[in-house]
Amino acid sequence: MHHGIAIGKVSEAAGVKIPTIRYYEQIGLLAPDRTDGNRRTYANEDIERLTFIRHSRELGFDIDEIRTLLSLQDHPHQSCHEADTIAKVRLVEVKRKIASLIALKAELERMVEGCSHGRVETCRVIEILADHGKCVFHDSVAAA
Amino acid sequence: MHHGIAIGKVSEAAGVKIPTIRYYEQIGLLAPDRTDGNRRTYANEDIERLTFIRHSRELGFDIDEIRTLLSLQDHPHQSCHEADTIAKVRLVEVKRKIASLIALKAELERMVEGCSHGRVETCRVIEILADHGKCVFHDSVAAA
DNA sequence: CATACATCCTCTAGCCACTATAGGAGCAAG
DNA sequence: CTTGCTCCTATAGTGGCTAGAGGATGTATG
Repeated sequence: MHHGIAIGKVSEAAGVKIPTIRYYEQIGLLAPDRTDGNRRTYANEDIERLTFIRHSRELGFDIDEIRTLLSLQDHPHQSCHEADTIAKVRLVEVKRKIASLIALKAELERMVEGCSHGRVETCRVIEILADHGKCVFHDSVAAA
Repeated sequence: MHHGIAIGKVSEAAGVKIPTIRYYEQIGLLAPDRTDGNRRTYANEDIERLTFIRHSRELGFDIDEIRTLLSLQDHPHQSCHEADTIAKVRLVEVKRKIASLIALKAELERMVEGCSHGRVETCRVIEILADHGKCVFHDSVAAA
């Protein structure tokens, strides 16, 4: 009876698309059983695992980081120092990215506001893209 | 004499790597001449063009958008309406991305601050990743 | 029991914007 | 003439999936 859960249900429950689940299996994040008819069957823990993965991806962790985080989760008696470090590194990246995007936003606003909606030859958008010196964004980000 | 500029010099001048320049040529953004010995030769306009491309990429425009922007630049008597629109769309994207990253930053800070630096079993980082309900980020971004 | 239809399987190729590697040719200086 | 640098082409790889072909399996109904 207890065949486990089919991939479609798991997909729905965890919010991860079917081909993505198969991809995660392929790269070794998951190892479901099979039925006699060669169909994948999952347990509830697999849904939790996939939710963990999805959540981590949403937070911007890459697959290698997730691999580490999963193996930490699998061995809960270890020190959580490594998980902490991974999160901290990610936090620094995110802060940098925010700073960069804010500069970028300013530049785009300058472009759009400066545009007089005339011809390309006098367009501030094109002008700023062409002339490096007129760009604020480049310097502020190159420095970061 | 006037052989034009070699790819290495162009690369340095425009701040675009050599294989990337060749890639841009392959996808039709650039069309250099060749010497007798089959080497690419560039003019100063090509350096400007590559700088334009690099700058646009730094601002997050994709290749298709850049293709459009370049063709606008090549025909300066057209209306700049399209360039304006492309920049505006990009600006909206950037604003959304900033909002999302700020939520993400808050979540990572909550994870890192909550971590008591003990065992994985009591680690707030792992806990939040595993338990969707404890996450602030997901809702705030799903709503956006 | 047959049939229709949904769901699943594997395998391969494609996406974006590059980047890396192999294996060779051109060219300028000593 | 040889050393060593720059350049050439062509192919494959990167990350994280996504799409499609072509076929097998499972289930609900007639």
